[in-house]
Amino acid sequence: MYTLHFLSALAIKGRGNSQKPVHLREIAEEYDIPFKFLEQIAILMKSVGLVKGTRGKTGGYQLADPPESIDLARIIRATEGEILPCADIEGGNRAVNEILREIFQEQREWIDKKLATFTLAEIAEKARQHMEPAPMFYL
Amino acid sequence: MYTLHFLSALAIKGRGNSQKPVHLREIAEEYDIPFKFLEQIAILMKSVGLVKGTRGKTGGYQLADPPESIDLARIIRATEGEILPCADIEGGNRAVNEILREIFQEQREWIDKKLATFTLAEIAEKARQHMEPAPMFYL
DNA sequence: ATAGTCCCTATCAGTTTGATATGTTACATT
DNA sequence: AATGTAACATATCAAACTGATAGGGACTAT
Repeated sequence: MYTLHFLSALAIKGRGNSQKPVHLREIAEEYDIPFKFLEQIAILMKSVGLVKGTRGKTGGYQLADPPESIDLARIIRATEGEILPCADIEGGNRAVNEILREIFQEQREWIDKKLATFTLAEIAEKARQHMEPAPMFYL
Repeated sequence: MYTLHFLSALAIKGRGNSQKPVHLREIAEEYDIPFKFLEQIAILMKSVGLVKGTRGKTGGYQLADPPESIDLARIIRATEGEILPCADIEGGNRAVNEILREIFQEQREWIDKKLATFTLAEIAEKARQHMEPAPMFYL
């Protein structure tokens, strides 16, 4: 799943008031992802409304919304659909089917809430701290 | 994923002090699962130690442990491996990789704990209530 | 006009998953 | 001991998904 890396890259690079779109080639190089592959991911992310693209020479991609408002649950839902396998089955025992559906639905909602507590902004923030190590002479 | 249905069937049928193995043919019929397919699932479940089989005329399958001790987390781990996709990527940005690994690890542990609160015994209990509707003249 | 970017579609190889088929091994009953 | 019945094992297949590659079209700042 390169999706998260792509979105993280946009969140990290698109900080502050810059607002300038980021080139895919730039990300592809820094993240060592095949360019043409990354393009697919970008298009997919655009189709689900998580990013927006600008064409032309000064074009590129940027997040469609502020990174604080994009959480893990939303991303994962957009890319993988549901998180737990749906335990629903054609045929199967009716009663068991219903019970499992109930249980899994409840679990999914729980997981969703938990995943929603993490946003792209936090990921970007942590990654920045990681990349720019604190000065040695902090004092 | 028929696995859960299979295990639920064993939990429902193997109640009380019976201890008798359940025939796969019986489950296949009641749950409308292709018999030979169900056999594969049973063998797989045996290989991960969740059920045990008895051969011969009076043979069949039964849970390897009491249903109260078999929880959803254990089952899902045995059948699907990890729940969330591992966000780790060959290449990719080092910092982002590490951050994502941390976050996903934490989330996985959380989900695991949540899933571990549900056992086969509870599923079986609920399914039984569902199958044997309460008498109309309860009063 | 042109270079550089996003955008679209098709294709391919590997993996997984639902599903089928053919057999071999062990046990209980007769 | 022979037989039937069940678990056990292995191979194979088709559809779906995923990582990956390729060829071209559309748009925009310069």
